[in-house]
Amino acid sequence: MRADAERNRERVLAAARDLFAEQGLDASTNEIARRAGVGVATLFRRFPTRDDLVGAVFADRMSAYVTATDEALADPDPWHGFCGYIERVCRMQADDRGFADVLTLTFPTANALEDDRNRAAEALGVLLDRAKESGQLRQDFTHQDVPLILMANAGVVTATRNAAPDAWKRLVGFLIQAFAAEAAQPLPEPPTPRQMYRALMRLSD
Amino acid sequence: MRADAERNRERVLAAARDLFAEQGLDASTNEIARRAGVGVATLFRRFPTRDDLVGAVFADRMSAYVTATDEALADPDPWHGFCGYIERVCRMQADDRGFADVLTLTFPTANALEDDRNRAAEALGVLLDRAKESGQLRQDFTHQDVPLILMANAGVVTATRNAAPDAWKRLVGFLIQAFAAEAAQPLPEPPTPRQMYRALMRLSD
DNA sequence: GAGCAAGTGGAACATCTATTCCACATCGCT
DNA sequence: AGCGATGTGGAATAGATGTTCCACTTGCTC
Repeated sequence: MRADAERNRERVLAAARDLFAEQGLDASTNEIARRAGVGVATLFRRFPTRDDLVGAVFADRMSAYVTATDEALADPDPWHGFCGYIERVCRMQADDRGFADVLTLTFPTANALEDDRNRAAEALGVLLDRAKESGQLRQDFTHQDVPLILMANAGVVTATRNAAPDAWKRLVGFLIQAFAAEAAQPLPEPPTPRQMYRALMRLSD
Repeated sequence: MRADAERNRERVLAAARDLFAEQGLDASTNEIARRAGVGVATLFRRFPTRDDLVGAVFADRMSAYVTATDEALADPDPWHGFCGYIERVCRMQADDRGFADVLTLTFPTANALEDDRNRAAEALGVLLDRAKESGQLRQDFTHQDVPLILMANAGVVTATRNAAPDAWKRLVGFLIQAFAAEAAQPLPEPPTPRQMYRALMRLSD
């Protein structure tokens, strides 16, 4: 790849990163190209589809997301690790509107991100089991509750990011107290893994 | 108003109600007109701005929202009344995607709805005070937490309505357990009323 | 049943997208 | 320095959208 081409590629990525963070995943390609100081054609040759661009932009953030589970597992206190994980992931959504979209919407993201997502899911299982065994996380908490939290947090973050940027912390505060084993009362059934997968894909049934 | 005009007005309202419920507030006007079996001009003469249409469509649902606080107040058990209120309102969001938008977004709704919203806010204050006095609702629960719940629920409902239509019940289950006085641990500060107002208006600061 | 105000449909306009195309410019190897 | 592959910008296409316009139709009054 020619040096100038590589330079432009980076400029597009930087502009897309900024715009996705500000406006969410539906920032327009023309605007991204304009902000990057390149023509739209340049953008489209490097990233033939929107997914390619989204994938490239969020690749590092996605690996930070995966790393978050690892760091949570490194915490000697299972409950503290679990709470820290939830807070950290929700903060990532609050800090980047585009990333909030990526995390709650599988479909428009590049396949490259799928591997990361799956690895994170695996580590998460261990994190939850450990926190339950320690007796601090309620037994009926399931894997599917995590994307549920992310969807709820995304709703708050989307609505409040300008006017009340810390509002999400309050929601997360409430939720974490609800996840404590001592507070546990019977709950409605969680969605099935298949339902949650399809919800993330925005499919029916 | 001519009889046929009145008939068409009703048809537009019915079509808009259906489409808003299915697709949210951003259903297209052309599609609404098509579904109503009238020309777009007919729609625009009756409802010159989008707000007028939205206001007319959700007027009755909005009064049901106001009525919900009254019914909650009629419940002899303050805590049961409070929980019933939260569930009922979240269910209204789950049943009508457009209404979920209306409740968490002040701006695009007609001014006619503002009065209802304010009346509901007043009754809600009484409901919360009563539940706190009974010792069942945590003391640090504030007025602003209600729209926060609605925003979170809107996030879940939007993502899961097709694939896991009952997922919101699980979120609400968690939240209600967090609202119980006995579970109360210190929490981050709630947004201020002004912040929440501005968040609903999607303004900055 | 005649006349006209009121109402109508759909084409047209203005804007916004994502994406494609191509005449021209530039890079970097020789 | 020269030349071809590589890369470029921005105009153009194609498809949305909300909204306006206007020639035609209809309901209602007299």
